[in-house]
Amino acid sequence: MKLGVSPDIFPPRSHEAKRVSVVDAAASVFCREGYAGANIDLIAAEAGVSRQTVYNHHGDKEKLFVAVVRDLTERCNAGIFATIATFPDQPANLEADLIAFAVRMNRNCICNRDGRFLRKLIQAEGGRYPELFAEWREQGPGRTWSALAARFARLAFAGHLSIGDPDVAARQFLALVNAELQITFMLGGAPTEEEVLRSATDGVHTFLSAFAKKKLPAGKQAMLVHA
Amino acid sequence: MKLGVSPDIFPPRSHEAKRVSVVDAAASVFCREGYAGANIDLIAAEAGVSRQTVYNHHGDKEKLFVAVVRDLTERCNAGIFATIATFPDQPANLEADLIAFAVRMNRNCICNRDGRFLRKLIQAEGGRYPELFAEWREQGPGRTWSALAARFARLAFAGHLSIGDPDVAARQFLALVNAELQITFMLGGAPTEEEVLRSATDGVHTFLSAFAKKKLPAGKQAMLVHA
DNA sequence: GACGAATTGGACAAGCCTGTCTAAATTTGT
DNA sequence: ACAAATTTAGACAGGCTTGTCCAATTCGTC
Repeated sequence: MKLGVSPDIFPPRSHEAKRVSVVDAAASVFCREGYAGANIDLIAAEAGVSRQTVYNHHGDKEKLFVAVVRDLTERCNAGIFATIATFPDQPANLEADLIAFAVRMNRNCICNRDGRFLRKLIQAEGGRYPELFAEWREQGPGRTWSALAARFARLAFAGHLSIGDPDVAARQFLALVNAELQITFMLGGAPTEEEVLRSATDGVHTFLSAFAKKKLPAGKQAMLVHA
Repeated sequence: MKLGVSPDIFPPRSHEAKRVSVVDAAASVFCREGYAGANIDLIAAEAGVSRQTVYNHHGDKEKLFVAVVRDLTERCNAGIFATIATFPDQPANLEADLIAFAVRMNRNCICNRDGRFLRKLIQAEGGRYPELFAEWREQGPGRTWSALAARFARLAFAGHLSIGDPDVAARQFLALVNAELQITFMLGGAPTEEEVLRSATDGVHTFLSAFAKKKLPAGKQAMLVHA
């Protein structure tokens, strides 16, 4: 029994592993307490590391904050694009496939630790670090929406949907799928798996009511674009 | 020329007017800097009041914060219910009336100063003051959604819409109408009047595509509830 | 105009936090 | 096993902030 009964047990870790521990703990503390309220001692304790190690790795509080944001941005974008890659381009059951996709999107990108943390940091400190979050803004939502819009456009082209503006449809899809999670998001909590499924189901249902290809009596469904 | 050329000019104000000035300035500073980063001296300066006056009126920083949240909650709820009262129960032009309602909702409740401030405070400090924001949660979104759902139910009953679950429809209406303002909200900014109108137009259009009463060839439109 | 209440500006102590420094202990690489 | 690099714990100065106190001034009201 080498280690005492300290509240958290930290097995020995490598140099790099400690760096990660510090960034993770910092993300948590920055989110919980805000930038100004975040305390380096607390971050160090939560990372299971001495305060000096935090300074050795990251220089000062602001550099640490930047490292945290870059880290979260990178991981979130990776998750988002990995998930968009699973978009149902050739749906067997359009509704079921879109619901499953929406659930994946929520679970892997929006409701997971990184997503919630990044959102909160942007909301809380976005005004003070415009240049830092400009990067996120361009690479994150901008590209996400474009990518998603392209997928919806393809679905429409293949005759599965009737869409006017794919960009609008993509944004509305995300909005609908999260419509019932707003309060949970607002308070920074993580919705249960069941809430996610419910919101996705309701959202996709409404989305398809609005954008499903109108079933025409005979063939001829090409020129159907609502003004 | 009594007053010097100080950057802001504060005409003499009454006791109560100063109290309001302090709460307003505090709301602004708490939102900009976060609770921990908010500085009483800065609040006093921004209110055009001495620091001692802040303490005289509100006791300490935490009590001031509570006063700010209560103030914002009250004003926001009042605005929301006043706006819901303008819901188009007997629409002349359903789409135009719903768009106008959505724009009012945004302008008077969601995008105005109070709405943006309250949202940011909830997001930033909600985790630390659960009991304080529980009040908001019950009186705000809970009642808003119920009230809005009731209005939509009435529209459906009157034959203007085909709605499965009015609560879901109400949440989805709000989500759709704000779908294109997400990024602006995230960064705490206020969207332009044009952006609000655009988002409302697109959102209502999709909402009606999903929920508009299906036009049936003959009369008989009573038993139309989708499973 | 005069009196009491409110306000002001400044000084002040106490506490907290950041960031630095050091010497000892530990880990890593060879 | 040995040397270099890293980590640790603690002390420490400097700065900032909260909240209090007080004397002088201004304001509201009669």
